[in-house]
Amino acid sequence: MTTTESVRARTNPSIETAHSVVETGLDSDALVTIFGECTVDYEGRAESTLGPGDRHVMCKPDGTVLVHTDEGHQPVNWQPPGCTHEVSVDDALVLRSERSTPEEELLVRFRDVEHVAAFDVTDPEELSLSGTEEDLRERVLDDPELIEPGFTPLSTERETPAGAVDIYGEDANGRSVVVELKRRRVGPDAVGQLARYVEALERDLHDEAEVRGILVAPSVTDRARTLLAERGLEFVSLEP
Amino acid sequence: MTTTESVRARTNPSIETAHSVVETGLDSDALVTIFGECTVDYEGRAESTLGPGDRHVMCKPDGTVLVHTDEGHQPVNWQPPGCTHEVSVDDALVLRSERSTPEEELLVRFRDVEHVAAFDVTDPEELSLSGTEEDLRERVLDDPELIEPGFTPLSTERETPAGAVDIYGEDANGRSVVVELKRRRVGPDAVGQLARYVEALERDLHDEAEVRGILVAPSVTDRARTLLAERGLEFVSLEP
DNA sequence: CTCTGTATATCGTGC
DNA sequence: GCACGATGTACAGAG
Repeated sequence: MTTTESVRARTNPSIETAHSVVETGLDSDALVTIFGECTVDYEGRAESTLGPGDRHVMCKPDGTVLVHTDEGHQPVNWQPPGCTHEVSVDDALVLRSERSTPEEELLVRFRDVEHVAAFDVTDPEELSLSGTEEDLRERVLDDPELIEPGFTPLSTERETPAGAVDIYGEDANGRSVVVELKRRRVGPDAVGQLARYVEALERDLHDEAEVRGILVAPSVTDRARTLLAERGLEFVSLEP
Repeated sequence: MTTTESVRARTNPSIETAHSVVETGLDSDALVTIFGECTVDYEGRAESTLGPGDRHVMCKPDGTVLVHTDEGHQPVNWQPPGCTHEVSVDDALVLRSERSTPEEELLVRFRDVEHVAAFDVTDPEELSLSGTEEDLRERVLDDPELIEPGFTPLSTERETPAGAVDIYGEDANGRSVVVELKRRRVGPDAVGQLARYVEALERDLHDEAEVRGILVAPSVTDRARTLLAERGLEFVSLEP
């Protein structure tokens, strides 16, 4: 195995060998993984400590660090993209990752490294995702009758003092309509959002007629339905 | 290397060898990683496809799958805990992960496996985290004067028709107070949340005097400050 | 299961 | 940089 290979890996390496693989990997913008017994300390937006245990640590060339245990989607500790890594050896293999704004530091100490690897990554592809809120918006703009007969979209992302409205338009009677789209079942927060937009737009337009607010989502919770009714807002069921 | 080792790894394995390591690993509740050129297809709450490229795939014994590229904190594709994995070979190494409620499927096809590993994980430790909203609440309960002189907490998680209030109490004049805590700078959503609680509690109490609503956070955005003023709500600055 | 709210949320976009 | 909203958000707690 040479450094020109796209993968450099060692099982049960010495701390020094592990250090070499990690350092070389970080320098060459490889994706580096370390598995072994470690402790983890974090200080920044919050603070945390994690006692000794086996974890899988991934360092990405963009400065991301992820510490994974055997459970859960979420890493037990991490550092976001843009951090600077630093690896050193004392009685353990030490990985330190820092950033500023906000000031944050992650410190991983490996007593024992069971596996280390550096991967050269070539990934030219972008994820193609559908079924998002934007897809839902395009569908409504293609066929405004999905909202109600006579509905006419006038603009998307219309700016109000309360933020940008998903779809702004008019109904069959020429009344202003604010449409808020959600790709999944919504709770009270979405009602609050729609209410803010309607309120802001009524002020903005100095309109005599009230502005209608329509929440478009697959479904709503009971509490959200009550809030909609209280505020005179409407609901249209639409799957993404 | 034998199966009693805590790590089983192969660099540039054949598809068949990779299949063996992955299958054995999944069967023995190991944490399994695969690195190589693959495509990824997802169908469930949304749909996605990802063309060929080098990615790092992790399968956890709890049924989690994570597909990572060389960038970002977030996996490009994933499957949450509780999924069932299935690995097979045709012209590629195929990993399929499924779950129900909601019905979701992830399919990863490796044309070429550059590295595969199975790790036995022993992790007895729990993360100790501080600086959360709960810590902030305990600090306020220990020293209610942090809110204002004369404030007396009466209960936490008090239930209202709009949900549970962080801290419910009385001010020096015996007026009811709703406190909403946030560990970081807040925007309009938090104001809406507090407003809902205040409104619900006023109804609940049939109180003649208005209920005060106090947002406690390190800081607020301009828009949130405006909304607070419009609704007659208050703000107290407090770091977590 | 659903509902609700928190998160070291992350991420993208616009200003 | 900050602000704001979407996310296949994940996750925990309560009902």
